[in-house]
Amino acid sequence: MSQPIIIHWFRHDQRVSDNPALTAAADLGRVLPIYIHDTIHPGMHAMGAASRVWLHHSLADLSMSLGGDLAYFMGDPLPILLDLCQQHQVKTITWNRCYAPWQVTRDKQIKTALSAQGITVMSFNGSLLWEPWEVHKDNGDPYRVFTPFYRKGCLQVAAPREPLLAPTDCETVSTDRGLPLAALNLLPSLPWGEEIARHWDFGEQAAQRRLEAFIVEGLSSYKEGRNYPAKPYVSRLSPYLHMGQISPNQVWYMLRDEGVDSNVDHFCSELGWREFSYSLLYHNPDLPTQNLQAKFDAFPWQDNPERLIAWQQGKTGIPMVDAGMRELWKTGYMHNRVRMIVGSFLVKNLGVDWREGERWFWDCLVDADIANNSASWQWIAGCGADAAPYFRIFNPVTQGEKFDVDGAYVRQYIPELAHMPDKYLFQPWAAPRLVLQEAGVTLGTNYPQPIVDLKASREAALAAFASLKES
DNA sequence: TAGCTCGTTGGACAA
DNA sequence: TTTGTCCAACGAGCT
Repeated sequence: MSQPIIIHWFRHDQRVSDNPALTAAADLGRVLPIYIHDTIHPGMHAMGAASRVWLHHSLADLSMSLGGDLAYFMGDPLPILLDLCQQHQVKTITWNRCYAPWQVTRDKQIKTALSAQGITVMSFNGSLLWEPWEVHKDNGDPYRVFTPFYRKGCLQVAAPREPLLAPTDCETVSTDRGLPLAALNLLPSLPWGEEIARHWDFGEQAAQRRLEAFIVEGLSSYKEGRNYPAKPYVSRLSPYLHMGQISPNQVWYMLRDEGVDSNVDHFCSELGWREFSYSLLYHNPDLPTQNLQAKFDAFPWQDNPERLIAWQQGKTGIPMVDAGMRELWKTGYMHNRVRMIVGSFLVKNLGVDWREGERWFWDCLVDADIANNSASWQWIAGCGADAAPYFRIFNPVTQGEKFDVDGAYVRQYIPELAHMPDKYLFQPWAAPRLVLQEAGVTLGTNYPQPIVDLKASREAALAAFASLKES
């Protein structure tokens, strides 16, 4: 008698190696690999446009590594799963857990409904180093400060699971009930999607190559170098981690094999921040929409669509901010320090609600991740856990002078400022007329005047934050 | 249990 | 030019 068919439902685990649920499926029988584009449950956090581009290419790659047997579906997962189980006499489904609140609710319902039909679901941890419910204070409460969360809650409790090799004896089968990949309609009609795709290599092998390249060119300078957006000292692994082309466990152990020094420790603590975000989300399902600190509900945000649009389009007239926003639009990615600079600018200098920034990032980032994105926006706005103090307002001029010393980053994304001398590159409005003329810059014509005065808006923000304290 | 120290990412200003 | 101090307040963890 032939082996039973086990469905493995790929979600944020789009890889063959270190995939606990896929390995379990392969151990039990022949594997029917599927992907379901859920169009019913995500609500306002339906995947953004850049993530969909990433997903499309990632699925195409995954399908190849499964011998073309990956089957695509679209719609409501439960009836799709029930139909497949009936069609192929399937009694077991495996998946790796997802942690967005809507996914947690959905998966629970699906598990219950399938179990009522005599179908067993086996779920695994394939995307976090520590399960969010396993990390807590001695009294059982969740941590709200990163350092004790990571040092005591994570590091002192258990080492992360060691990564698994790809299953050697994984026999896959196909179904004729799936859709072609193109039918999922993930790619935008705009050429923008192709532009984004040009900046990345997709798939599991590409993720491994990215990690290896980072180890060679970035790791030994990571701790300091990670602050310089024009330098190759950051890993750029975030989109691969998000969609699961690589697991944090694989990254963790690959880096530690290099020998633990302060650079490796620092990078691992960044993985720790990812875990912290997931812990916050797990314990606060409203994190993407509600201020973690309720006193911020009274904050006097400005409703100013023109300013928001200028920020989104990289036309604020503040070079460091515009460079970041244009990097995002062009590549689907933004260097982490620049994310903090543009975030601080939107929230504190423009006075716009952090949720507007969260939404824009959600749509434009190839690594858009519900936990990281909402936790980080709350952090920069000051309303989150372990948040930046209200008086910590990034000055985009100073930040540029410190971290884009030779101006390479700004000049890359704002070619109209390419000939500005370093002295005025980060504040062209302060340049003498002759300097602007020689650089070919006419403010208000080929580069905007600043939409806000940095000093005055900083003081207004401090006053607004102080008003919270009194109320 | 009380008291103490510390906390991812900064800026402005005075000396 | 560089360095020290202040800008809050509070949770976590240590002694």
